[in-house]
Amino acid sequence: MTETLTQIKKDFTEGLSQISRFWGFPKGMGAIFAVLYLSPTALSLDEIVERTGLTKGAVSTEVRTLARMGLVHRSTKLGDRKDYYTAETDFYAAIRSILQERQNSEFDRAVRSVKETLTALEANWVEDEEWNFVYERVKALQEFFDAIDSLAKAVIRLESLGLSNVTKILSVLK
Amino acid sequence: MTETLTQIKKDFTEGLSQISRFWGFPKGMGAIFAVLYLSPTALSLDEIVERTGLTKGAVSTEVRTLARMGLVHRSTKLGDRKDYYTAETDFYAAIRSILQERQNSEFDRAVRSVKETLTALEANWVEDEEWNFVYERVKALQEFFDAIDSLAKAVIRLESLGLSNVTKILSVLK
DNA sequence: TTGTATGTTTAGTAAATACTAAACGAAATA
DNA sequence: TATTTCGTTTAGTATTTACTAAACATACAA
Repeated sequence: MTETLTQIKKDFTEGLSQISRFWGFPKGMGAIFAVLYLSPTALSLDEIVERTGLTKGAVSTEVRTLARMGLVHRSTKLGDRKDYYTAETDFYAAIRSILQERQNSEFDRAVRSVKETLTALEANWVEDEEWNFVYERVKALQEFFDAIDSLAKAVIRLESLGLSNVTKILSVLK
Repeated sequence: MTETLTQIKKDFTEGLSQISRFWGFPKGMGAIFAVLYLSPTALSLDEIVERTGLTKGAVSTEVRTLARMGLVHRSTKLGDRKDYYTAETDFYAAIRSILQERQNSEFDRAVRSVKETLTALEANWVEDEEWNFVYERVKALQEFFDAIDSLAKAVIRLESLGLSNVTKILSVLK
């Protein structure tokens, strides 16, 4: 039984939608990326609307956040008022861009609040068993977050080596 | 101005709730982990209820998923029918456990669907420009997912070295 | 100027999710 | 057996979030 290409594309789009949802993004975002990713040519907003079944409004806002994350690129053609969109194919670049974007995100604000807890504990120090306990715990968590952060940055910096090469290197370390 | 310890704890709990929410978990889960993490002693379900302000039902289900992820541990005391909970403090162990749990998750099902797209394309091969284009793209994405997966596994395997040491090693690689 | 083609914003709806309240079950104790 | 003490399940509610439909803004064209 022969599946048609459009059917295969549809399945793929469905898959990416799921993945998007899993990471806490709207599934529409996954779908938009998928149709761009599978298109040999840049697509206009209306073409995306047509292929995803979403409305203009939804595509307009979601494509913008995708662009901010560096996962799609907006371009124009001379003598054509439409915007055209293409998918980023260098995923490492995309990851780097997402991590940068992340700096100003809700997540980092929250992580900073852990740091603030720590300084609050230091500032109002009380020689007390529980106080000490809490301090140690908060500090450990803070260090963990820092470690993850530096690890991510280190991996990103090595992007030029290729992710799989980095993996190979790590594999022999032990 | 001196902040009281309970106030600091509250702020910390608030912070972890945000982080939890950011990663797509209920904010209650973050709160539960926080109160356990800051408690020198194991807490019963009702004590968690009291400190988080959630209901027994919510705590019951959420503490269970935390346990499944390896972020908290359930224990009992002899001659006491209550369950007691403590927070995992070895975050590397927790990450490993979460990644294992992930194997059966919705995420992996979705990632597998990319692989399936690939085999569908191979199975119904048509010598056609677009077909070829789509195939290359899907393949590239699949390889990227694989790379991320092996990298994660490699890092996890090195957990014994300590995360910050791994980071240091990566830093000199370039 | 008016009309047309585009993208954006907004106000409201639908759908998903976290959470509550309360019934239930099970196990120990009286 | 009845009662108490715990955890779980369930049915419903509230909240959040994604999305739609339509008004709006802008720029160009006639």
